[in-house]
Order: sequence, then structure tokens, then C-alpha cells
Amino acid sequence: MGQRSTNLRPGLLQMDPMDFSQLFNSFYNNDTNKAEPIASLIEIFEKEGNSRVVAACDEDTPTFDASQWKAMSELTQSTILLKYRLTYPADALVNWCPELGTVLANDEVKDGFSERGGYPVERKKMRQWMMRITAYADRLTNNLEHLNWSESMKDMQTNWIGKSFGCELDFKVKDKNIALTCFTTRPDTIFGVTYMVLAPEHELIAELTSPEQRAEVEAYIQKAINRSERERMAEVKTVSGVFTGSYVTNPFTNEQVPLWVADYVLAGYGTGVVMAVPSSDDRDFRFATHFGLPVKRVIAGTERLENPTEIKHGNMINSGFITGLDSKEAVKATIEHAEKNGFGKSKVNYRLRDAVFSRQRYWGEPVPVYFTADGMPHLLPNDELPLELPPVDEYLPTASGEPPLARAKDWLYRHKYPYELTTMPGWAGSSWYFLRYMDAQNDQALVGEEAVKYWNSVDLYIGGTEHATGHLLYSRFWNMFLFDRGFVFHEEPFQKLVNQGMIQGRSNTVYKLKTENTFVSFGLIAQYDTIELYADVNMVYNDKLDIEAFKAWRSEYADAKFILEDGEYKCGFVVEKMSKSKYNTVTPDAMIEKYGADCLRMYEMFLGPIELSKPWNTHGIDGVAKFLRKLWALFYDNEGKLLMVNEKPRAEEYKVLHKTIRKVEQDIENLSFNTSVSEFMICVNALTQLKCHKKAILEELLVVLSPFAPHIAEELWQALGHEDSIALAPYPEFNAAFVEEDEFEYPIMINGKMRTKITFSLEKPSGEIEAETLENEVVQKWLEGKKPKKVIVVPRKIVNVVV
RNA sequence: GCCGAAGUGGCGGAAUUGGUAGACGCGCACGACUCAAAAUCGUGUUCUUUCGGGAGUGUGGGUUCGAUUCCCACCUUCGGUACCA
Repeated sequence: MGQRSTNLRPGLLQMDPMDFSQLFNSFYNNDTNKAEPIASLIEIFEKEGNSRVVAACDEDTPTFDASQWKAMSELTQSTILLKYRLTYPADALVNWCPELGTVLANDEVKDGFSERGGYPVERKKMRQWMMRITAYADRLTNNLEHLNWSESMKDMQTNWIGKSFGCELDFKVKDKNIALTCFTTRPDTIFGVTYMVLAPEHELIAELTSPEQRAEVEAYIQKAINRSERERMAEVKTVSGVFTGSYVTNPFTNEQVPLWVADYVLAGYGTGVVMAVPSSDDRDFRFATHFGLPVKRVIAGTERLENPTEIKHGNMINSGFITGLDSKEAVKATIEHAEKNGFGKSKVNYRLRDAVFSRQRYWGEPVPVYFTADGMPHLLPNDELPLELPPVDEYLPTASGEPPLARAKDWLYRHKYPYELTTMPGWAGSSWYFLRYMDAQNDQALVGEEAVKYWNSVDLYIGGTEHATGHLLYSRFWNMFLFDRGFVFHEEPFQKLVNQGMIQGRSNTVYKLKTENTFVSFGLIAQYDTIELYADVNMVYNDKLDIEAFKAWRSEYADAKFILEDGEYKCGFVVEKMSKSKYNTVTPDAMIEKYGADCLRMYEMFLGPIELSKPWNTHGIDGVAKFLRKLWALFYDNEGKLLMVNEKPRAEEYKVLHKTIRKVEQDIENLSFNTSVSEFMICVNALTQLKCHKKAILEELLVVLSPFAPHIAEELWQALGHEDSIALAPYPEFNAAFVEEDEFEYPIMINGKMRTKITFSLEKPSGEIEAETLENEVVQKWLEGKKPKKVIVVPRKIVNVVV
């Protein structure tokens, strides 16, 4: 889905910056619950300021009235508008690799080292364009209800957006004029707070650290800040943290509790400050136990538990004025109390964060923005779009670490103003490409009104779950925005979604010493300190690395050294999704060359249910090839002579055909293609057995088969004498009369185990079936003269005798 | 860790609403055809067995006349975890 080689299709591309401009020129009005032009927001500001505006904006947006707005400098006004725009620049933490001079994706970083080359990576703040997707958090969640998507996919998106109700509470810092605001969903446990924790990234740490603790705190932050969020979340068992030397006051009890810094608190969620209640939160409990901090039980039933977090809800104890209330009532009561006393307010929090839109790469759509001397971003006028990627001498970052576009010579708007140097991410294009497909030649708009109204939204989207929290969320956001602004007419882009499984690959890994350009063979890695890197599977045979090919692969490996075992370098392996970034891709070209496209197509369908993931493996493809040959043999003999005859089919032959028609029809409805392929095999085997070469049968079979093996079906169709394409032939109608049975072979079970089978007419009443079953020789033997306790007869299914 | 999914023969998998576990295919074994091989065709193929049977759908429990299917707990693998898209 990546739209990478962007400058190849300028017609397609130029629409994208227009989207960007629209987002820049819009804000989200929470009153009308949709995106509106920023111009109308400015009008309101001029008339009455922003005190009555309910809109999505930055947390630190000041309140002002009309006269204050008018008195502001243009720069100040622009700065305030940026706090409302749906795309805006902000500082975001990125993975910076000084050695490579580039920013890396999280999955390009392993244990703090770059996947490529194995160089150290640090986390660094950089100016990035953001998309205010959080404005849409509620609609993105609520709309899911009406979509025909799997519940698991809806769950994933709902959890990712992560709406939670709670409150913010202010804790005053002792002897300092600072209050720390924390977000909590459990204000009911406020009387159980025994310490407070800051994220290592928190801005006020330096100010809040006592001189005695400074060295320790600084050392801790240095270490913690370079760990990835994922690592910090994953390693809950390794507790770490450090005391700041400061104390804060619990506003409910006026009790002083120590203030700590710990990396289990993430800066990106809530306020980066957590009130710790070891008696009801697992992480807090582990932390408190580890550092010997007190644990105060506040929920009835936890008093005698060694681990009080086993019970998280109940009646409050030891909790001042909320003692005796249950958790739910206590939440309400504490929020009311906090609001009345001015140290807190109820708050809805989302886990979802605004999306980083900038990439420090060359191959992406340029952001249509230039900067004036005051640092303020300005949009390029529409008639000057598209902004094209400038030529550069190398597609690499500059020596000083600026993005590749900084290499462009004299690349300035009106020869004067510098352009934005980051480019757009893959999801900028993947969010709306289906709209463009509706009207690909339109050079006036992203997509014309007539085209959107004709094609509507996507009826059926087949995509993997790996897109759950990325592409499929961005795309919905983008489409919803276009809907709000009247460019499209469906709020949701994908009505029905089916998750196909992923074809996995078998990746090969090599092990580089952390400190040297030396690679250790797989069997010896326990003796060294290594990082795991990929080797391309195409230079590995039976997990043995072709060392020369590996050295030639990348310049940084050219003079690598190798520590071998038994004279060879053995690689590790891992089964995971097939992906360019994992260097485990294989092309199906050779398979198509050998077996043909129909065979490969059917084999892929035959592999298993569409929603299952599995490693790519071509062992079974011969079976499908044989099937196609058998099919061919129904039409032609060994000498290539047509066998087809015009005789009237027998009942048996119709039965075989119509069973297949019925099964495949059902299967297509359920996207169960693997069982259709089986059914075709059964059908062809049966027709071969019957020596059936009758046109009436073969013709209909071909039509049913044609979506599965289009080329061969078309060719045989022509062989039967048709001039028109098989694609135009009407689909055969299933006729139940051909497959009806008048008897059924009942499995006879004794105590739930199948012991024999008896055939009964379908008309026979259950009573007679029961009587005849009990007379049966095999049943008699198992009864051993005893009387059965119970006999269950399920028509057309089974007979079970309970002894 | 958290969120989501999946575990059935040597392998990919099948099994309408809870009703014959292993369809179909790969592989393997044996046989036919052949001077021989390939191709093709045929037979067999869950394990175990004292040949009566017994066990069996990741593990341990539960509900039921009957569980791959429903419930509870756990294990393993895969996807996502915010710059792969």
C-alpha cells in the first residue's frame, strides 16, 4: 500500500498536498462535531474571542476576548491558530542514529542499536508535522458499531483509541510554588496514595530534584530516556526508579508523600505524572515492594491479602469521607470534592496520540509549506501546487543531520523563504488512494463529486490485522475529514472488512558483536555480547551464510570479520511476516514460470482459510497441478483429440455437478476458497471415474471454475465452441432436485462412540429407527443383554444409545 | 507487559446449528505400466494393540446422551504496540 516513488506520477501526487492544505486550513468544532474552515474560527475570535469556543486544541491554549485578539501581533495570532489547526508542527521524540545521521522507525531499532549497521540510537526531540487525529477520537470509536468489521478488529481500534473517564488532580510540591497534575481513572483510591511518580521525560524534573539526589536522578534519566517505550512497557518485571528528594501533598489528606522518577510512567500518556496506589495497581505494588514504600489498603477484602491488588473494586475502607462507599460512588464523590475545592476536575482521557506526519526521508511528497523569518509556517497557494521534490546529489541526510531535502541547492520559495524539509509518510497516500482510483484522470480535484457518488465507499476491504491501528485508523480519520468538509459523502471509507492472514517468511539472522564489526555464528552466541541483525534469505542456504555475498551486500559489512563454528557461519532463523524490511521475501515468478498463474492462484487459495497466517511453502503445489491436468483430460485425450460429446447426462453426473455448484456458491459467499478447491478436485475425480465427457456437464463446471482458474477455463471454453468470453457466461443455477437423497446412513453410537452404521429411509419415523437400531446385531453385542438407559435419534444426523 | 488472533496425522488443512474427527491435497510405502526412469494409474497411510479393543483435535478442569465446536484456568506461536504500512 506504500506510495513511495512519488514523483513518477505527478498527476496522482499533486492532490495530496491539497489535502494537507485543507487540513491546515481547518479546525475541529466540538459543538457541531465536525471539521470547519479555520477562517470561520478567526471570525469568532474577532467577534468574541475564544472563551465560548469548544474545539480541539492544544492543552496550553490561552483564553482571550475579542479586543485581546485584535491587540495581538500577527505572529501571536498565527501561533494561537496553530494550536487549533488539524495539522501543526510540534516537537516529537524520534529515534536518532548519529552514526547513520538519520531517524529510525522503532522496528529499525533493536535493543538501542540500529538494525542496519548496529550503531547506537538515542531518543531526540525534533520538530515534526502532526495530524490532530485525537479530535476524531470519539467518532472513530463510535462509528465502529455500524461497520461490518470483525469484533476483534473493532476491539483493537477501540482499545488503541483508549477512551477513559477519570479526573485530573493537582498535588502541591512541598516548599516549591509548583503543582503537579496527574490523571487518574481511580480517584476513589486517593487515600491509598503513598508516593508519586514522574516520567523521566518530565520537564520539571530538574527543578524538583534536591541537590543531594541530583547526581543519581540525572544518571537515571540518561539511561531511561534512551529506552524505547516498548521496552519500558514490556519489562515490567525489572523495577527501576529513583527518589527526587521532593515531597508532594495529597490534596485530600494533606499528607506528604515522596516524589519519584520511574520509567514505568510514560510521558506520552496522561500528564506524565502518576499518583501511586500500591494497594490497587500492579505496577505500583511491584514498585513499592521493591523500594520498601508503604502500602495502604483502601478496599474492603484486601486487608489480609499478601497482594492486595488481587481485589481492585469494592467498598472503600480507611478512606476518610468516602469510607463505606463502593468504588463507583467513591469515584463520583472524589471528583465532586476535588472540583468544589479547586484542585481537580473530571477529565476524559485518550490513549490515542496525535499522529506524527513528518518523515526525514527523500522519497515522500514534499510538505507544501515555507517559513517566514519569524519561523511561522505558511501554505503554498493552491495554484503553485504541486511542490515537486527537488533534485539532490544524494538521497541521504546532510552531515549535520538535516533531512535529505536540505541538500537541494537554492531550494527556496520565491528565492527567499526556506521550505519545510521533511516529507510526508506512506500513510499520507495510503489513506485516500481508493478515492483517487475512482477518478484517476481528474486534474481539478482529488476526486470528482460525480465519481464519488457513483462508486460510493469501498464495499469489501480485504486487509491484514497488521493495519488495525495504523493505516485503517488513519484512513478512517482522513476520510472523515474529507466528509466533514464536503469532498466525499460517506463518513466511513470501508463498509465491510475481512482480515486475510499473512504469508509469513522464514527470516535469517546474524549476530554482530556490540562493539566490533565481527559476526558470531549462531551456535556460539551465548559466549558473546551480540545484537541480532537480519541477513537476506537469498544469501543463506540451509541456514548457512554465504559470507562473500553478505560482505558484498552492504558497504558497512565489506570488512566484517566472522567467528565460525565447524568452518561455517550458521544463521539463526525466525518465522514472521514476509516483509522487505525483514529481508525474507521470495517472489512467485519461478512458480508461475513452472506451473502457470492459474495453478499458483488456486494453490494460494488451497493453502487454508483466508484469515489464517502461515509460512510460504510450495510443497503441495503439485496436487493443484495434477488437478488441472485431470481437468484437461476430461476435455482432451493424450493425442490432443477433443473428447467432448453431446449426450444427455445421467442422474449421477448431474448429482456430481450440482453438489459442486452448491458448495462453491456457499464457499464464495463465506470467502472459503480452500474448500472450493477441494470440491473441484472431488468433482473432477468423480467425473473422471464416470468417464463423463458430456458438454452439458463440462460447460457448467467450467463457468463455476472460471473465477478460480480463469485462463484454463477460458481456453477450454473456447474449445467447447464458444466465441464469447467465459466471463460473460451466466452462472449455473443450482437445482436441488439433482442432489436429493431418500435415505441416510446413520452412524450408530453407543455411549457417544460410533460402533456401526445403518441405512434408514428418510421417511422412517424416529420410533421405528430406534426399534430397528436396538435389534441390530452390533448394538445387541454392546448392550450385553442390558436395557438401554436412553436412545437419542436425531433425524438426518445420528442415533446414540446410552447404556 | 498490554491489545488481537491461532493451536487438529509426518505436513497444508476439512468437519452446516454441539452429532461419524482427519474430507481434499502433499509426503511416504507397496503394486501396475516400462529395458529403465519420468509421467500416469491402483491400494494403503492418526497413534497404539494381546486384533476384542484402547487412546486421540496445545495442557488441565467443567457442562452434555454426545465437545475440534460451549464455559473456566493455563501454555505456545503469530500480528500490533505509534517513523514498515
